[in-house]
Amino acid sequence: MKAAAELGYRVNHVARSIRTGTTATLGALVADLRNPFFAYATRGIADRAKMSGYQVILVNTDEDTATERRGLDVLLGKRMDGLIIASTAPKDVSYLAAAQSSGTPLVLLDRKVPGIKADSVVGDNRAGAQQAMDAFVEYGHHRIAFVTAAAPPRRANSNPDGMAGRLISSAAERIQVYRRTMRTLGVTNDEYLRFAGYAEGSVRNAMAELLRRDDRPTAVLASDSVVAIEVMWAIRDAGLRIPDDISVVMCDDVPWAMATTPATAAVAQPHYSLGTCAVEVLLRRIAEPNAPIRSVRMPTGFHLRGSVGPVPPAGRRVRVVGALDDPADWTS
Amino acid sequence: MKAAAELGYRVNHVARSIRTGTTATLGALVADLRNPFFAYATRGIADRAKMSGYQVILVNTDEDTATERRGLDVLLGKRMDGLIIASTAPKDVSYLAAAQSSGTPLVLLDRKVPGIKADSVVGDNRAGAQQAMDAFVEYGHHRIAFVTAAAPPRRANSNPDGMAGRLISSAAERIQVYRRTMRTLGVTNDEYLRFAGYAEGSVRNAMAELLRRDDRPTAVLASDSVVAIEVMWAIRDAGLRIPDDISVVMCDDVPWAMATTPATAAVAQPHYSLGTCAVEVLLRRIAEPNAPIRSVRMPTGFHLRGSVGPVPPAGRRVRVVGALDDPADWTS
DNA sequence: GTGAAAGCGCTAACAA
DNA sequence: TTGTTAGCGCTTTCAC
Repeated sequence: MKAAAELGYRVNHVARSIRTGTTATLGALVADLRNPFFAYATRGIADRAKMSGYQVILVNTDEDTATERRGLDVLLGKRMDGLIIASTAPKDVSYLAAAQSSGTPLVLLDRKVPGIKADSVVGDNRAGAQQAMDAFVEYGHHRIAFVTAAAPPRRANSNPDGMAGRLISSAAERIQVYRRTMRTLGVTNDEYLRFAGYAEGSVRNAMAELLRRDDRPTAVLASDSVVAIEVMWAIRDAGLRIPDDISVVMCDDVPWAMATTPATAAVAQPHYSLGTCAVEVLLRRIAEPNAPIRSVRMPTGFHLRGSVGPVPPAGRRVRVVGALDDPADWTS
Repeated sequence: MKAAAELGYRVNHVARSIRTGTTATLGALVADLRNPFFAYATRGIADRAKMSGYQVILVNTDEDTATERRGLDVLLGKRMDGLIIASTAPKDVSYLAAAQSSGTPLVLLDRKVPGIKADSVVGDNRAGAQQAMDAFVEYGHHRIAFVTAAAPPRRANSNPDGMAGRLISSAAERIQVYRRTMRTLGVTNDEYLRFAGYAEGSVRNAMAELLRRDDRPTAVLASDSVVAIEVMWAIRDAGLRIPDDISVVMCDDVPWAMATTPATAAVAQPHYSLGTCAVEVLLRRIAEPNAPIRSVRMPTGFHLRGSVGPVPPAGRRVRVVGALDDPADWTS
């Protein structure tokens, strides 16, 4: 024993794993760690996992189904004890079903996948989006834009409400609420709804285009904090002011919301707790593989802040201010 | 073969690992994924690792030496092929040395550790901080504050320039530049230098205190983007405006810098590339364990934006504006 | 070329 | 209680 310590012996956990069939490691597949939502969720996953003696292998999927599929494959090969997936909206979900039937427990995070019967932990996106829309309506807004980085769903036109196409479930829920509210305001043609896609600058361009319209929106809901950055950038570039010219709310409350002047209103998702909860559900599933499926929907909040104001008086035109802030500066 | 495919056979990578002695997995120890700097660096690590067939296990240390030590232990037990560490500034570095002598290659990220001979990949913090300070000076600022979340180093007073105490190297370099520049401006007593610590709200309190002074700073350099948020929050709470009342630069350029009005000037560190480069250095070390030690210092940039302006006219007093933005709102 | 066998470091079952 | 042994799934070696 003492000799072992002197020799710097250290149990080989790999060898233990092969014997016990358990690796004490969980796999986490998320879209992009650079999005604070996933950074916080992943932090929650890692913290809760560590608390129970597990480590976490991280895979970024970049909203790409093929990458997700390959990542899943690798993690199954490495014999993770369980998997947490914020899945893209795959056309063919068979690989998820295959992963499940391979015996590795799997929890869906933030996004449910139609056709996959698995535990899931998501935020209450409908309630959150509704609160944001309600706030806009209370302040008298009618021309409300919704901007998301998601790609437009197939069959969007033929199926205006149920966005069953290939939209991620959390995005679909927000859009559903947005459309329903807009309909009560008499806007039925999605003229302020933008699916910008993930290409660089596409959100900013979409927003800039909206702001050039004569009947430009007086309020905008950004589908996440990354989208909000480009939205607000476009607003500044257009020489408009928040909230005097346009009100802003983003889905997902992040620290920098308090760094802006005025502070930026946000729908608060429990991003961190989503992660910790997903691990708890996963651990329970590992312990009891045959327990009934659990679908957790965590409550969201809404923080009304200075970026939401009353509708500006009609007829106000765009001011162009001298801007030091050259877009070309923003690389790295 | 065909039967294997039908049975859903999948190579057991754990078993392979025990035989080959290689896990195709790297360990990454970083302070906190919620800090965009580490989120981007980790994303870089994961991307570059995947490119060469490696996965990444992530450990958050929260700037705590004991946590870092334990995390390192676990990762060594799991037989990582290599380790990337953004180390805290430990008093006793023996566990890092022990890890090295255990034969697992180790690369230091962002922070060198005195007494540890290992490959390292860091940003040129001196040059970056110098550019920020130069910009302030060009705009005529004299009362320049530096705010960091780091805890004050031991022997700070007795050793004003060489911050060898327990300061993280990247922080020490920035402070060194700050002090040197302040000395050229005739300020030698650190009256605008604040080590706020990591407690919640401590940065904001420190900044608020600075702003209450009669000779309050006309410019402030934030040591990272997380600190900058609290700094700007305090500025807004004090009813001051950027850059009319006070100029702001943060170390680390993050996307939300473009969401503020005006846009926030920043020292751009190659956070993502720091991660990819660390992996490359690590892979090379794995391939050639006895190659000479490599110390990579990556160039930084400086983006001058609207948050930097000329010194405000003397005698201007604090305006208190009504603030919807209740700090109590900011939880989650 | 194809096939059998040894062994990586550990744990669990069994024997003393 | 303490000590011995078989075997997890793979790769590598060695024999055929």
